[in-house]
Amino acid sequence: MSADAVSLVAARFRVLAEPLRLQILQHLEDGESSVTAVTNAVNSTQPNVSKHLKILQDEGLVAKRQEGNTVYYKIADQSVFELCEVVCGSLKVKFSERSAIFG
Amino acid sequence: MSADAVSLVAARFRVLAEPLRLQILQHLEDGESSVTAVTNAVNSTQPNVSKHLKILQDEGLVAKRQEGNTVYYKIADQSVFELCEVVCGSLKVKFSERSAIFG
DNA sequence: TGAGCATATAACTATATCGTTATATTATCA
DNA sequence: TGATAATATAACGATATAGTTATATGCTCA
Repeated sequence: MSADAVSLVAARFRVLAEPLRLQILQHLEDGESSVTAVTNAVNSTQPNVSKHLKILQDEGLVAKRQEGNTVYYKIADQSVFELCEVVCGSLKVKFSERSAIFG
Repeated sequence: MSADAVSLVAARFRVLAEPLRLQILQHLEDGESSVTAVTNAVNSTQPNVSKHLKILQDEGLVAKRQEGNTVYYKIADQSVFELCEVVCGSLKVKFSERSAIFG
């Protein structure tokens, strides 16, 4: 993998490295949602959620659609959930190994 | 996924969100390597590489073994490469879509 | 034991980004 | 058209972390 590719991969991981963004993605997994609905679901503020949604959109992970004056966001890249599953599996092993150290 | 789980998953992504750490992992994919060898391979400084190796080890992604006064690190969790492949596939789609916008 | 090498750690600067507050933008509806 | 609602953006303070320089630690060998 070239240095440029490595940087882009790292950038993708960075976008996923924020708990609030993962929560937003998790909420959108249930289907399309307005900014207000996302804001309530993740218990944050509207400007903060808007900013994170923009970051997710720039990365191609979500897409938006406007209807009247409300904007609906949805998942645009299912690979996110595949990544989370792989990480969860790895963490499960990691912690069970460390737990085993203490018997 | 609980809020605690989300935080731990985000933390894993954060560890992978650094180009230099990805380069280090990529180098170690070829096999065990001393700190000096890693330092040369990724073209950084020894203290910087040591710090990143510690972060990777704390996350359970690499493991170390000491022999004399040199320390050898190796991959301890192959899931890293699976993650990179998924991301690469996703980025390939993302950029080819955006490229297609301009015909 | 003492010199020299490999690695780790400490202290510091610079930069990035999270969350907040205030405000701008855009659409609806009375 | 004017008020209100939904979303986006700007500016700011606070925190985290990457990289550097200097130094400490620990091992080997003469």
